[in-house]
Amino acid sequence: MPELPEVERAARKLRRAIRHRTIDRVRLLHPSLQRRVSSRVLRALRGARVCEVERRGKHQLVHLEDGRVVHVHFRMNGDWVIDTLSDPLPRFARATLEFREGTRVVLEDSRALSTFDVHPSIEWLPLALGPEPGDPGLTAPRLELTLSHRRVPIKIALLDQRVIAGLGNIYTSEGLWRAKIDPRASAASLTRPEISRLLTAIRAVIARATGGRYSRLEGSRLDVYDREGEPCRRCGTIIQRVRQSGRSTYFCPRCQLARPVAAVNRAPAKWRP
DNA sequence: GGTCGCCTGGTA
DNA sequence: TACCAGGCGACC
Repeated sequence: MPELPEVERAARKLRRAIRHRTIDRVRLLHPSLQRRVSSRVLRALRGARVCEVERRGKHQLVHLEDGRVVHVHFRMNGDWVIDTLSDPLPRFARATLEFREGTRVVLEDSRALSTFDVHPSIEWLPLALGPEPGDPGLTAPRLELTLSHRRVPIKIALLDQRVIAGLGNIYTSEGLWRAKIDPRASAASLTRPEISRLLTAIRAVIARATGGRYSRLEGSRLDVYDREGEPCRRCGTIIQRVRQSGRSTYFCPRCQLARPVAAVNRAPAKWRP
């Protein structure tokens, strides 16, 4: 469940469960996770106390009092299940963190694409994230500057966590629909008014998100994502799906007005302004 | 810049 | 049985 609102909700759940608690044991249950952390490093977590749980973009950081950091990224499907040692493990349990007080935190992830790492200190993980949608420092002029040298389609630029941290495939489609911008337009081609609209739209989309797991129920709250073949909620035109960098983008071909396409799909420019 | 691989499950 | 999937890093 991997975009910003979902990760924020998960991080809060984790924080409530483990802040100021002492780790008793951490187990990695899937080979892809076991490959990432040695059993020695894992064992050394025993007795460490959690001082804070922090979210940065879609990353979750568990800060330990001695400075070590447990870094978790859910990728496509991860979520936390908070239970106790006596509960049966969830079907897709990939890791467990057991605490002295009896609480157990389970990393549940059917696709097993989540990552789990332990770092000696926060300096060890340069995450290279841009501002988050809610960051007051993220203004239209600043976003314009960031996008001005990017020739990729705007949809692809928005997925780049260095541009805006926390956006994923669903909310980029939603934001572009709301701002009436063609997802195929070159990022650098967007005008200032378009960028202003886009920023407002992204903030609205994020604010509306519940942080709940993607489902039919959640899907019914979305305006374009996964609505190929259905009528646009603004103009009734049939929503289209295109592939961009191997991922589905949904948009309304009428109200997301066609704009000059990204440079990669266009004849080479003859001059540079 | 785009595509592939990681993994496994749900759905048409 | 095929295809699709909310991410991202490695690779061409």
